[in-house]
Amino acid sequence: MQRSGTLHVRALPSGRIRRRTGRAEVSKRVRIEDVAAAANVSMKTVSRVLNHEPNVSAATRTRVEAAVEKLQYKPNPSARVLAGRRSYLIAMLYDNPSSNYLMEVELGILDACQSQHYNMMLAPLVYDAKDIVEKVEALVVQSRLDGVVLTPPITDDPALLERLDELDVPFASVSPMEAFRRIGVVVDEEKAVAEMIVHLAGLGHTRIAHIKGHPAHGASGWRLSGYREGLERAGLVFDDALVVDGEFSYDSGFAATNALLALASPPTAIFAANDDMAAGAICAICERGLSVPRDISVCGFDDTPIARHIYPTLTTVRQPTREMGRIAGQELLKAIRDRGAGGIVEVPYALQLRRSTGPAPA
Amino acid sequence: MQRSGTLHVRALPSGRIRRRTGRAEVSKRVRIEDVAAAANVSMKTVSRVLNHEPNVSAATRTRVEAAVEKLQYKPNPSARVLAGRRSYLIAMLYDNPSSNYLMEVELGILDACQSQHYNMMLAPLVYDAKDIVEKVEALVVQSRLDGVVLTPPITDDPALLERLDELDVPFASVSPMEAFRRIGVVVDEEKAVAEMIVHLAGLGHTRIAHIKGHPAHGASGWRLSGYREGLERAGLVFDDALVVDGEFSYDSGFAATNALLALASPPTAIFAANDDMAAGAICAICERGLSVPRDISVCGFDDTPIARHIYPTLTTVRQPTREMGRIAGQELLKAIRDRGAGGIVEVPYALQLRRSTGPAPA
DNA sequence: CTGTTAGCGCCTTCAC
DNA sequence: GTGAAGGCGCTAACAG
Repeated sequence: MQRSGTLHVRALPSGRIRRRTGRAEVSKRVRIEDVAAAANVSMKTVSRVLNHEPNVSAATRTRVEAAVEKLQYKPNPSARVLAGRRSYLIAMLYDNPSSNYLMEVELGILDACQSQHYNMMLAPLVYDAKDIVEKVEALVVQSRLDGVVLTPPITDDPALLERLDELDVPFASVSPMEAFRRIGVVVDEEKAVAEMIVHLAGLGHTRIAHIKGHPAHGASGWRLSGYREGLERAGLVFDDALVVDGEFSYDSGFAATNALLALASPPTAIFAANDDMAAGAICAICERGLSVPRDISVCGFDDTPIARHIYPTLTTVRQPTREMGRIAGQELLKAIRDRGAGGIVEVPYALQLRRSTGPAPA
Repeated sequence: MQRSGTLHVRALPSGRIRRRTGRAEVSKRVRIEDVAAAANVSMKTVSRVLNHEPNVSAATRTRVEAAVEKLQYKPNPSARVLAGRRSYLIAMLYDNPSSNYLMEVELGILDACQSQHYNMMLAPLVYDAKDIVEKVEALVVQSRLDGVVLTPPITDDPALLERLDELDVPFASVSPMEAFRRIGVVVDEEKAVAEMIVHLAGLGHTRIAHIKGHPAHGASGWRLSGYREGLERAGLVFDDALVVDGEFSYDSGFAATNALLALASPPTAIFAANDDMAAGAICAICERGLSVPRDISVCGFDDTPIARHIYPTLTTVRQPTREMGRIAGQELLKAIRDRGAGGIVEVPYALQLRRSTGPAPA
């Protein structure tokens, strides 16, 4: 932590002094002024670089960035907020307080925030609540949010989006439904699922069941469509009896599978709309003394850690959750700086073929 | 080095509010100066009243309070932080970026912050890094942290703790080792494990193996001690061959179990030092065509979500992770307010008996 | 493309 | 007991 040029030794408010090898050193905090001196530019130029503003040549930009890195400089958030007109604060809105999915998205957003020295806060919401629009408005106003990231299913509430527009608060959505796509990230889940179904058909399965996701989530729809499309592409007929309700929870997957196994002619493969339900399915199958994948193949969606940790390891679809959070954050930050900037980014999925799927029984 | 995120709602004073009509209405912000004018005193006197400082006569005090009330004045937190000596910001230091454990602790700390108008940021660290002390110092200085919460294994680095003391930065630890207990929360893990082992012995098991945790974590030591103590209490002999290395990961549990199963006389029960390793153990056992718990019982520690989602569901020890985060936060905030306050709080554990353990085979 | 000059709203020091 | 001046560290608005 040093700078070329004059060394300002200033008393810290708290007067922090540390001793080492008998010598007293003052650990001073680095200010924008120090970075400016180190990079041989004005404070304002440093500020511009920090805020990703235009009108800085590439050369000076890299020079400033180097100085920032070298000095480990971090802007003082209070000073920024006080001097500027922004709060440098965004929030992630969600309604499921503890899933791995959210954690990954959160880390991705944080990642995006880091480079621009933005802060993020978590805003748990109950999606069912009828006053959700008021809740969000209060949050936005009181916390002076510069923008928000929406996660499913909060992405698809028309009234909320409208209010956000009225408040002139930019928002980015993670996996919004088609009708609500403005700024955010999406994955072609339908295509992914279709591919998975075709893969199962290729293994000889002809009776492939589907456990649907929570009806309020757009993803449930896409995954169902992908299932139908996959069947069609594989030349299999769609059978109503093989499609059962679920709600993305382990328990619902367990129950749905029991229903499926009670059928006169049960399926030889099950595609659950997410990994948690697939785990529940595997449990239900095992409890009946059947074996996965010898008797029944099971696959899920999301590639959560559980997919690698259950027995047998789960065939599933990976979506790059953290990356998605990062992109949502980036696009949001763009839009905050410049209303009109930011857009929809599509990221790739990847089939993870593991041990829970295999050839259809003879 | 670290991504930072403020994860708490700050109540900023109300300012510009945009109307839906499209008309922008600016409600001018009340400043301390306005209050001073209204009460016919100086700004400083208002400040004194606001901060409950001495040297204000009762008369002026009530006069100022009246003005504050009348004008609905709310101090600007940014200005306050900028000018003052406290930042109202703490950080949670950790080195494992995505486990459920951390998420829970995080939520608990946030809970504690909420009530005291404190903010929290996340600071991922690489524990192996030799410059961890410098990294933390830079973080503390640059982010003006009022205090930090340490999570394992960062709780047990003597050099770091010493530097934190030198910097006069209070810290609270979650599950620190005995030698480093000053402020924080702990669980009697040793006792919990001993109880679990006695339970297994009660099911008829005599050859009970243990997969150790990561050597850098204090928890590994406690769990090993608990294992020994449990054996002793149950009247079983300790057998070196039944204790194998692990490092808290699924893969290490898998590998360790394969080693155990290759033994001339393999165990009939395995106590893994955490749930991830227990899941790996179950996988290894199943892959050999053996059954849990019929052939071998398995139990873990932590009660992560995976414990309820694998087949068979896992017997494990629950520690109240979120509550622990909350307490660590509370104790830290006490210490920030008053050096010398705050202490070690012990919280209870609970055995979760599920399907992965059963009677020893005949 | 880059720099200069004023504050942002509050707290601190040090006078009175 | 009270007050005046001077920052805290940064960005907005305007210069060049």
